[in-house]
Amino acid sequence: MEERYDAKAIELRWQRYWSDEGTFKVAEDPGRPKYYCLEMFPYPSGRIHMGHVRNYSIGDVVARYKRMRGFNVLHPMGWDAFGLPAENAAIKHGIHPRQWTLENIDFMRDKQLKRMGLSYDWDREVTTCLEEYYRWNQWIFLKMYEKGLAYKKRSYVNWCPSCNTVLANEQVENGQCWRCGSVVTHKELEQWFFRITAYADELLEYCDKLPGWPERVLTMQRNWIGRSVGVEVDFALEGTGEKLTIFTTRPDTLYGVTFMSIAPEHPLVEMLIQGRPEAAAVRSFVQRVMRLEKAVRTDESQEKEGVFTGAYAVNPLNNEKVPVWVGNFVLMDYGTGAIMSVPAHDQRDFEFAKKYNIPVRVVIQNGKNNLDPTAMKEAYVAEGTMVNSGPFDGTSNVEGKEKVADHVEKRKIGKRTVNWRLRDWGVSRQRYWGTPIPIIYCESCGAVPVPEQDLPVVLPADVQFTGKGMSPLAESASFRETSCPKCGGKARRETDTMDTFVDSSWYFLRYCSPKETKAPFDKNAAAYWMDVDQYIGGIEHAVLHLLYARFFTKVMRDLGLHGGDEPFRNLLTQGMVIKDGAKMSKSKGNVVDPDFIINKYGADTARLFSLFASPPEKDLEWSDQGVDGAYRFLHRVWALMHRFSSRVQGMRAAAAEARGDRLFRKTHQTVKKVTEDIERQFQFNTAIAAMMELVNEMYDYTAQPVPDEKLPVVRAGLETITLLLAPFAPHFAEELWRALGNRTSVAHTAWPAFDPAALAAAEVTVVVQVNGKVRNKLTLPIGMSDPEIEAAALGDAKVREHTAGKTPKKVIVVQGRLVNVVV
RNA sequence: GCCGAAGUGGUGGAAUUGGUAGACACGCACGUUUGAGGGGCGUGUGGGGCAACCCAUGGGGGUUCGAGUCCCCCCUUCGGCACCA
Repeated sequence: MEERYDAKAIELRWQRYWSDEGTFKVAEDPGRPKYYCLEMFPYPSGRIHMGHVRNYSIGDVVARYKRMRGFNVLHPMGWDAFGLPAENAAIKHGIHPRQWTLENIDFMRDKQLKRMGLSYDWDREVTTCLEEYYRWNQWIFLKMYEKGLAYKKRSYVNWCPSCNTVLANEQVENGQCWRCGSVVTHKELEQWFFRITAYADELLEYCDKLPGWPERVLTMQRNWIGRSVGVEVDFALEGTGEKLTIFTTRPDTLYGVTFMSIAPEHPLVEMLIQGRPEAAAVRSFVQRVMRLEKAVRTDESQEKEGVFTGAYAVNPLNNEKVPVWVGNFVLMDYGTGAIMSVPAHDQRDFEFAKKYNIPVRVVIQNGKNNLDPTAMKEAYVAEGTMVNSGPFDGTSNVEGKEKVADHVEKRKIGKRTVNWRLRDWGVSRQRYWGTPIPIIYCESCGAVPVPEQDLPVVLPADVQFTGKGMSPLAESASFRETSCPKCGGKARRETDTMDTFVDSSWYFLRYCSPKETKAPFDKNAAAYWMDVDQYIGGIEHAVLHLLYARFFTKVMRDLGLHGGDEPFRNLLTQGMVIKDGAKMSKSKGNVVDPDFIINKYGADTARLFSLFASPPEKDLEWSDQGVDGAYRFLHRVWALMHRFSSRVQGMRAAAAEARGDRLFRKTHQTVKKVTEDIERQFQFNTAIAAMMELVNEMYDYTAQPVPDEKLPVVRAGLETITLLLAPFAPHFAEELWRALGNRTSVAHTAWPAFDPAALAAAEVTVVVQVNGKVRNKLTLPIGMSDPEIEAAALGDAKVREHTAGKTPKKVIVVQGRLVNVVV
């Protein structure tokens, strides 16, 4: 063994060994328990960043640990390779997106990820921009089209003016594009959608069946899906044959309706105002509201405004005439685009009514029965008793909700219904670098799916990237012009591509059988490997990718492709890497380049630090000095091994006969602690701390010359620290394992077990308290009875001093911990 | 506003069921090795006090022999959702 720890040489050597030996290749093996460990695959931007280092270090510890515990571990890696940056690079540098992407992948794989020593089965690499992958996006699209789960509709969609494309609702954050931060506008376009709303119920229900997910992610998903239970009620529109259907969650306040509000886009607006004196004012109001950017319009601080249409609706419960207003706050795409307004019991309606002098009518009275519409300063939204509500007077409003709903259904003037906040997933993108949507438009047959045998619809290579006008696909005549698969007539291809989130919605299934050519994945392979036992990635995907992947898993189940309901059994959302109080970013200039750290210290140090500095789910504050600390620790272990390796080579490690030896005890305590910390929510930071304690103890133990008879204990300590370090600093551990005289890889060596009998010391420190304050510490032999311990405490000089002769009222003895004397 | 998470030394962070607050590491100080620097090794390190002791886990109450941990109120920070009828 070398005297000096040369990380670079060691790491390259072991990386080659693992690759040559196929150490991490896996295949289905029904005889062994499987474990599927997955980290979110990266976008091949060109370089990995510290967030990747952290993410993949965490995942690799899990994978290596489970492997040592005897699991058949699937640990794959791939590339989320479609997306805008490639296309932007093409515009800027004139390099084709495909070339740019594939070169980035080669660099990131060979020069970066492989240098981290991650235990991937690289034979399963999946790259989403290759035909062999995206053809299955198209295939799935067609299956979904057949089932009505993919459909095209004209609607208002989110438009990012800088990315020049449509965005899904999930991709708009605070009115801004999730990728570039531009303010999102809205546009009316005909676009393809996936009917995720068909799964709203199940997606919500299963939030309660994912105990391995962080609560905050589930909460975000529940919020996003947004289930709301209520009643739809039809109001007749006076003087027309038409009716206005509204949705409400408060049927108990139906008798308090004093006006109606409808969305500016509501299809009935024009009919309502036709020929009325109000028509011009309403039209100008509608136009003004609709011109606003979506972000501005939906900003809550936006003043609530409205205009009276001149028309009246009739409340079906009390036959009262109420005015119909157009309100700028009513959303066309939620509920029915029309609402009943009850100023007395809804704050927004209250403010609106005050502004426009609309009457307020109390229909829910508080306990004191003193609500007075003329004196009210705000709406009363709490529970109470129904009043002014005809036959329902005197009913509690909670009960009233159900009774009025029953009444409405019985009279057939409405029905109970559920509304969702979740909208269908808009998947059309007006960009080149994505999966072409496999649809052909024929002048006589309309939209025709590309026949399965014609897949894939391949992205043409001969296109221009100008950054101007339409997407390169739309401008490519050779791509666009085709013939109808049905009638053979002249036809054109759909030139939109799919949202890249489609690619990442099922890649975890592809890893199960990445070379499969007849289907997206092999059913049996998926049956063996799925679900993903542990998924690890950033919190930023809490609703985006993680919701889409759940949806796709259910769709694919219903297509009969596999049997699972949910893709990810356990989810770990790791925190961000922070430096100087902010997320690392180029614009802030606080980026630390992983290559620099790996070159200077080695991958094992980079891994160790990123695991030690904080628990995985919390943010990690980068510290250059902290990295030094991790490096120093590895040096200390190395030096210790170097000092003893020749003396302990080939020797058997100490076993039961060494019980009672303090280093042997610490060794076994450390095995216990590290194992428990990994098993208990991956607390790698405390696991590493425990290993450091063991090493400190070994230094202390070997400070004096070690006699030969103690060498087996030292050997046990060295062997243990090597095995415990193996998942964390794998190259380093392999090297130590060799130095101990082994010839096999440590990667498949069994994780150490601890000897329970070796854990206990002969003596314990017992804290002695008087009235709850620590006054002394006693070292007592283990196994004393309570009265014996009590006697020892009462006899203690310090205790006597503090009890000052008084008789103890009570003495509490906690075995192995403390004695509290109460006076 | 609603929902969620979190507030512990100079710093990152530890503290199974309520039972020695501050493990481990960084930083700092001193010592040692060295011609020096760097590095290594060792010792110390929450605050106050010569000490006995006292004070300390965002703040204030409470329960308990005993509270970072449990209960109530409040403050702050971060994240998500937010005109959803």
